[in-house]
Formats: sequence, structure tokens, C-alpha cells
Amino acid sequence: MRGQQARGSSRRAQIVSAAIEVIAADGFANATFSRIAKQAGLSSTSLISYHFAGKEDLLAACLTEIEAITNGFMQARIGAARGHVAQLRAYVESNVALVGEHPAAVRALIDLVKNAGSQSQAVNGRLALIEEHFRGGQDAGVFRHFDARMAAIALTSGVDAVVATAARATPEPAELARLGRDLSDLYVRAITPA
Amino acid sequence: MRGQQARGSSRRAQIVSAAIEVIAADGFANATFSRIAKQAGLSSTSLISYHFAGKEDLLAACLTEIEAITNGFMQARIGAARGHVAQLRAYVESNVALVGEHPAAVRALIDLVKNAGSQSQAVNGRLALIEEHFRGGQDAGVFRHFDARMAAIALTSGVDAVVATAARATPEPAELARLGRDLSDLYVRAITPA
Amino acid sequence: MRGQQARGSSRRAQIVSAAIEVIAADGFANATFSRIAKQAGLSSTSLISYHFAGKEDLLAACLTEIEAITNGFMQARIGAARGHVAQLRAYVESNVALVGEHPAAVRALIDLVKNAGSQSQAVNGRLALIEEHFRGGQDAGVFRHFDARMAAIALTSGVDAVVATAARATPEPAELARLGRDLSDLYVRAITPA
Amino acid sequence: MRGQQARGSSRRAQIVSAAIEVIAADGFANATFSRIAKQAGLSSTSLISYHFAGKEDLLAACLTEIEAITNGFMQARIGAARGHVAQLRAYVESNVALVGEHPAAVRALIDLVKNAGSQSQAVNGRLALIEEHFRGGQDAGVFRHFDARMAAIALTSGVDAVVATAARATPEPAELARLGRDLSDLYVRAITPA
DNA sequence: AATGAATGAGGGTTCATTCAT
DNA sequence: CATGAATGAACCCTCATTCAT
Repeated sequence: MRGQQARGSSRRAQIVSAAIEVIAADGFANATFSRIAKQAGLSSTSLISYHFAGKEDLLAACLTEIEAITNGFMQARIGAARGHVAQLRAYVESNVALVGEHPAAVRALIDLVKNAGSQSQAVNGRLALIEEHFRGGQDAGVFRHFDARMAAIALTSGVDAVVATAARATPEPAELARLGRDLSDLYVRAITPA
Repeated sequence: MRGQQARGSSRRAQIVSAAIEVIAADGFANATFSRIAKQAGLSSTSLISYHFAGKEDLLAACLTEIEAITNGFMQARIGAARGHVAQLRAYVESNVALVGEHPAAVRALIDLVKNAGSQSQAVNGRLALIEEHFRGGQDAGVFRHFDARMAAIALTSGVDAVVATAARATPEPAELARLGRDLSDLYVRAITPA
Repeated sequence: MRGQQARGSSRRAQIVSAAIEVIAADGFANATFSRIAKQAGLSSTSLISYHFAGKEDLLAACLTEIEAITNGFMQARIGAARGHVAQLRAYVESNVALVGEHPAAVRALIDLVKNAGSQSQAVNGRLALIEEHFRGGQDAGVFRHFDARMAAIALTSGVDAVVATAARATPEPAELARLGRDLSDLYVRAITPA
Repeated sequence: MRGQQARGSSRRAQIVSAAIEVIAADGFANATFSRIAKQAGLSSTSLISYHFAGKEDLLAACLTEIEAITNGFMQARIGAARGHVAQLRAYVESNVALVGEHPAAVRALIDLVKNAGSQSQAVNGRLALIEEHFRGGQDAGVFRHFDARMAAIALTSGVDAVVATAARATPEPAELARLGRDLSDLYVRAITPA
């Protein structure tokens, strides 16, 4: 009766998936319950309200879902890398490469981050992780001493923006790879000692 | 009858100013005529419609106003700098410093850029300018050879994000100066040869 | 979410009915959602938007409903008549007689025809039917040779105007019958050979 | 201060003229003060309110002006005709011919009659005149005995409708002449004895 | 005589949400 | 679980009119 169902509900997953597609296609501002319901093949928006406590709840679920997708993709590559620099490269390059694998998820994520970013723990979590990575590298002496939080913000938003631009054009994998390499070059130079 | 007033109208300026404050405080999505009218001390939203052809028109006027403010502030500093590197530093540092002078304008600008960015020629103009600056530096041999467009995107969005974060906290001028220096260090290292 | 309901919805029918009464009473120009909602006993206009895709949709539904009413009444009488002249008489007389049965529908129809006439295929269909009838009579040699389209326009609008006047006064059935006879006399004389 | 100026004001005439053109071009429903002011080259709608007591007043003035135009054209032709039948022909044919001379006035008149018809004395006056003409012809024995008022309604509305259709197409003078002759044939046959 | 600014009512429409079934 | 109906607030916008100047 309340809305807010068990996490495992298949209906929930179906709605979240539809919402992500709508956000990716029509933008965050146009992602209404109406469009989402239609995309999901539901006859009524009330089903969404039934499964989610509110729009915020749905959006949070989208964010969670997207991050599960992206993390699954990126974590493997990052985990395989050895050393602070290599891991940072892996982060940037796998993030760019992700556009080729899950364009809708990437587009939706960027829109969600733009519009609901600072409230979201998930987004802030990603930020904190990178900040922590920077501090670790600094302690290990492989990164310069800069404002780690500031650099984390600059990096994540920069990567997001490049990825967003790329996501609009659906480029070739090879082109994406070059883009990712170029971009990680930029940041590695920025944070490592001369 | 109007719907499009002479540029110099004081009411227009008052409404634009109120709109900027609302966007800065409540976000682009919540910047409704109602809130703007209330902020401006107007008795009804129809006065806004009287002075502006529509919401788009008002938003465009806000963007114009903000850019006038920011350009007036930044152009002087950038123009005073000599050399590609110094000019880039001037851009980044003056942009960060701007937060201390016009926090509302900065916050609003960032929200407008996020939500109306790719349609706005003013925004795209800024991007093109930096891209051009990069190419010029590359031709002069003072910048490395990287994807100029990509780097321009990464830089502008990174600066915007750092600035946005700073704008939320209203920090001291000295702190802002340090932040600007740190950030421009980052980008200068990123784009200059080892 | 709907905006376009199944044809059989009782609410839809209720709203259409209310709209017809409002148009009949206040005129097409004053048939606002507010007045229609009040007439239908609804608490808000949004319910109308819920059941109809827009004002046009509602108006189209009204036209359809009215034509169903009028056709049901007139078709029987016209179909029972034999010969071109008798059918024309049946058309004119049954149209006038209709005022006694469904005054609101008649008044509303005339207002709708006046204001949305040339766009409506239903209205144009009626015109085309009569024009065709005229041509048939001319080919059969029972009608004179005149501009069939022009005469159809003159007849339908003339009948509409007489009917509209009659509808304003709610006259007795006998009086209506005489009016219908007189009017059909007029047109029969106009189109049959001396 | 009140609005409602002396009849002879040149501004008044200018506004009336603009209003007629707007009604003819955009239709009665879209004839707003805004559009009329623009058409008249005025900078503000308040000037209209200044010269006219209200919208009704302006519309009445339009009707008066149009009738002055049409009467000037038609009266000459009707007055030159001798006999009841010839005068009726002159009315119908000159009315149709008018389309070629003053298309805007005709289009506007028809729209005004449709939307403000039954309230207007001028319109009702025209009706009464024809009704009187019919009675005169009946007394003189040249017209049959029919419901004079009803026939007047049928005739005027029929002529208006044909004229309205013609006004939409701006046809050749010769075509208009034929149309007028055909139409007056129709009505003459309708009202004269077999 | 004329004007620009301002007003308030009302326009249709969209939206997330609630409720009874 | 699921649904269709209903709701009320809020949205942007247009209109004729008024007022001080």
C-alpha cells in the first residue's frame, strides 16, 4: 500500500530500466511518470507510485542501477591495474570506453548527476573515492601535492563532460580509445611531478 | 502588448536580477515565474510576461546579463596577461576569483550552462575560444599536442564544477586565490610539455 | 496519463453533454473548460484534460455526439422518403423538427459549424451530400440546372439560420411543422423547373 | 478620460479600419487589441481603450463602418432597380459583386455577423428591411405568400454563406457575376408564384 | 491626445500523487 | 498486485482594462 517495495521486485527493475531510457532519450526535465510508464508498457502512472515512494525514490533507484552497471564495467579494469597512476588511467579510460558499451546508461547518468548530483550519496561517493585515491598517491609520493578534493571535482566533472559529448555522437570504439588515452594523459600529467 | 521591451528598462533589469538570484538559490528547474516574481517583489507573474516575450527570452536575458558581468571581470585580467600560459592561468584564476565578487551570478551561470548549454551560442562561444587558445599555443610550441576540443571541454567543465562547489560555501578571498592557483597549476601541467 | 479515453467512458459522455449545453447556452467563444466543468459538476478543469487530449479533442467529440443525435433523427425520415424532391423536403423538415426534440444539440451544432465549420469533415460531408443529391436530381431531370455547390451552401446555411432562430424560442411542434413545410416549399420551388 | 470619443476622430477611423483588416485576415476570435494596435501601427493597446469604451464599442463601430461601405455600394444598385423582383435581384447580385470590390470588409462583416449577429441592431435592421420588402411584394401580388421573416432569414444567411465562400477564393469578376445571377435565380423562383 | 507600465482574472495544460476497487 | 479515475497545485501565457504621467 505504501509504495516502496522490496528491492528485488521485477516490476521495479522494469520501471527503473524504462526510466533510464527515458532520461537518456528525452532528458531529465522531460522524464515524467507518464513517459516512463509508456516506455515501460504500463497502462498507468499509478503503478510507478505504487512501487516507489516518490519521484526522488525512483531517481535514486535509477542512479543505483546505473552505478551497478558502470561499476561492473569499470571496477574490473581498475582492479586489474597496478599502481596509482595506472589505476587512474584505468578509471578515465574505462569511463570513456563505457560510452560504447552502455550509451543510454551513460547519458542518463550524466543528466542525473547534473540535476540531482550534490544530493546523491552515490555521486558524492564516487567523488570521495577519487579524492581518497589522490591522497593515497600523494602519500606514496607518486602524485604531487595539490588540493585532492578540488582535483577530484575537476577530474570527475571533466571526464563526465567529455563523456557526455562523446555520448551524443556514438563514435567508433577506436576513436573512443584514443579519446580516453588523450584524456588520461592530460590528468596524469596534471597530477604527477614534472 | 509588449512582450519585448527596450533593453534599458529598469523593470527588465530588476526582473533579470531576481531571476538570477532564484536560479542561483533554487536551481534552474525551480526557477518559475512565480518565484521570480516573488523575489522581485512583483504582485503577479503577468508583469514578467509583459516585459519578456516568454520564458526563453527571460533566460536568454539572464545569460546575457551574467556574461556581461563575468566578461567585465575576467576580460580585464586575461587581457593583462602575456603569453599563452599566463593567459590560461588568468582565465582559470579570474574565474575562480569571480565567485567572491558575484556568487549568485556564478551559481546561476553554471546552472544555466548545464541546462541550456548546448543551445546557447554564448556558451559554445566560450568553449570555442578556449579551444582556439589551445591551438594557438600548440602552434606556438608552448602547448603539447593533445585533442584541443576535448581538452577545452574538460577544462571548462572542470573549472565550472570547482567554481560551483566553491560558490556553495562562500569562502574567503585568500582561500579562493589559493584554489585558483592550485587549479591553474593542474591545467598548466596538463597541457605543457614535460 | 490518459488524455484520450475509451469512447464508452461515462465521464466522457457526461463532459461532452455538459460542453454541448454550455455551447448552446453561452456560445462557442465562451465555452471554456471552467464553465464546462461547472456545468458538469466537476471540481476542476483538469479532469477534462484528463479525459480529452485537448480542447480540440473535446470539441470534436461534441460534434460527433451531436451528429449521432441528428443523424439518428433525420436519417430515418430522409430514408423513408421516395424521390429527390421528397427527400429534400424530408431533410429540411426533419432538420427543423429536430429543434423540438434536441434544442441544445441543435443550437450547439450551429455554433460549432459557424466557428469550426470549414475544418470539420463532418460538416463538409453534410454539404457534399446535399450537393451530390442536387446533382443526382439534375441528372434525373427533376431539378433545374443550377450551380449545385452554391445551392447546397445556400440551402444548408439557410436551414441552419432558420433553425437557429427557432431554437432560440422553443416553439410548439405544430408551429415547427408549419415552419418546416414553408421552408421546404421555398427550396423546392427554387430548384425545380417552373 | 472615459474613452468613447467624438465620432469624427481620425484616430478612431484608423483603428476601426485596422480592426476590420485584422478580423478579415485572422478571424473574429483572433482579433485582439494587440493585433489591431499592431496593424494600426500603434505602440500600445491603451490607445484603443482610450478611443473606445470597450471591445464591444469597437466592434459596433466596425459593423457601422462596414455597413456604410456595403450600403454605399449596394444601395445604388438596389435603388436603380424597378419592381420588387428586380430589387431583390439587385440585392443578391450586388452583395455577391461586393466581394470583388471590398473583400476585407465582406470577410469581416461575415465574421462579425456570425459572432455578434443577433445582438446587433444593424444586422437585425438588414433583416427587417428584407422582411419588409417581402411583405410589400406579397401585398403587391408579385410574391407568393410565405413566412416573410423566415424567408428573410433564409435568404440573408444563404447569401452570406455563398459570399463567404466566394470571399475565401477571390474569384474573377465574371465568375462572381455568374454566381450572383445563379443565386438570385434561386431565390426569385423560390418566392414568386409558379 | 497619447503613452508605457501595471494589473488581475482567466485561459488550457501538465504533473505527481491518492484512492477505491 | 494492479488499475483507472480523480485531484489540486502549479505551470506559462494572453487578455482587456486602468492609471499616472
